[in-house]
Amino acid sequence: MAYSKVGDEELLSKILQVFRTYGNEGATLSRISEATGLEKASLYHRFPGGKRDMVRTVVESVHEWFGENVIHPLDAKGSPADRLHRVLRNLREFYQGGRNSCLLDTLSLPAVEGRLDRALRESLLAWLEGFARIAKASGFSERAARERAQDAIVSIEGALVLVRVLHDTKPFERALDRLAETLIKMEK
Amino acid sequence: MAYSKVGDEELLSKILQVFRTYGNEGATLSRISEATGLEKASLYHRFPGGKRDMVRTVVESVHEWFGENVIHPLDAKGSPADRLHRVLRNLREFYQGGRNSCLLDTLSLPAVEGRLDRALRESLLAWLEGFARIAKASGFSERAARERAQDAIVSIEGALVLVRVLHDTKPFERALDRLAETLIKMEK
DNA sequence: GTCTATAGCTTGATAGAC
DNA sequence: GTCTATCAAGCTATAGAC
Repeated sequence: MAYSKVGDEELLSKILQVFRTYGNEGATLSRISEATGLEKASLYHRFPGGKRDMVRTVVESVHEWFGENVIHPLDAKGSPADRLHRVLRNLREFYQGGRNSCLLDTLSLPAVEGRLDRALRESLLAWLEGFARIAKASGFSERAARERAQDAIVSIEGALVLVRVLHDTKPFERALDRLAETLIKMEK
Repeated sequence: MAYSKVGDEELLSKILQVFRTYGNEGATLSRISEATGLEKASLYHRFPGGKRDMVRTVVESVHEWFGENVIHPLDAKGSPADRLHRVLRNLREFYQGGRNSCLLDTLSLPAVEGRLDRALRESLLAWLEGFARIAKASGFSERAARERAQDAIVSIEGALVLVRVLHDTKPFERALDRLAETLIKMEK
């Protein structure tokens, strides 16, 4: 194989793409090697802990991305509706209009060895809390806001499954289009 | 290993359980052998086509189960609300209150070799059409009925993902509790 | 910091005894 | 119709050259 170099950020992004596409078991080192252009031994130099190290780093990096591009903007300045719309743009990009699966889905099957469980759960809880805060800020009660946050994420995760099975991104577009209705209290 | 026999139905049900729990890549012959009590060679006697044969049979059998316990009851006698409630009971049992994942989710990652794709898509389309028919029967327009059918299945699939990550079946219970609202047009 | 080469294990699959 | 024993291929992981 030709000698190749790749920056940390680009490397991680390509590995993420393999995990979100194939899931944990399907993300073999061969596929990761092919996607990144690095031989297996080079991957072990970058991630001394091997595959567990890679998946752990990927989950952490997505958690950080969500913090910066979803959770934090939800609490920024502007009307709740404006803040949510900025976040919807980021989510659409992150999931590539529905063509990318969610790690919460593809990495949550129990075959996974390391205690990835806890990290996924914490990421999801942070997302639920972020959505609940903006729903509450728009006028919903504490309880209603929590329910609507759950409904919102359920609709995203479910839509991603339908997109994968149907090979049609419309369910994801529809889910995002309806999120404002779910999370922002409207005037009557 | 001790000599063991197992009926066709029980065998298939145990194999289904492995696939829905671990997904296609995670459902190894070792796990299937352990779950069924049959050695690998015996599994090949029952399923000459090997793992592909097993997963194909599992998907077909679930498709049939859905026909009998979901699609058909939706078109039976009684008010739309009554018909839907019978189906909700069956879905709750099938997904074990949310503890079981859905094959549409766990088998739809692209790592799968055989053309399982088409079968999953057809199953999902039949489900969508069934839900759309009962929504229409309860008074929704053709277009609204199709949208609501999609929302209903999205909420089930999404809730199953949340249950798996949170280790808490409440999202699934909530999703089922809200299905009647989604699919049955209420008096105002 | 990348590569080639390979070790050791698990996978899906098969041969043949009972 | 089940079992034990085994195979080749693919897996994660490592040694060592450059």
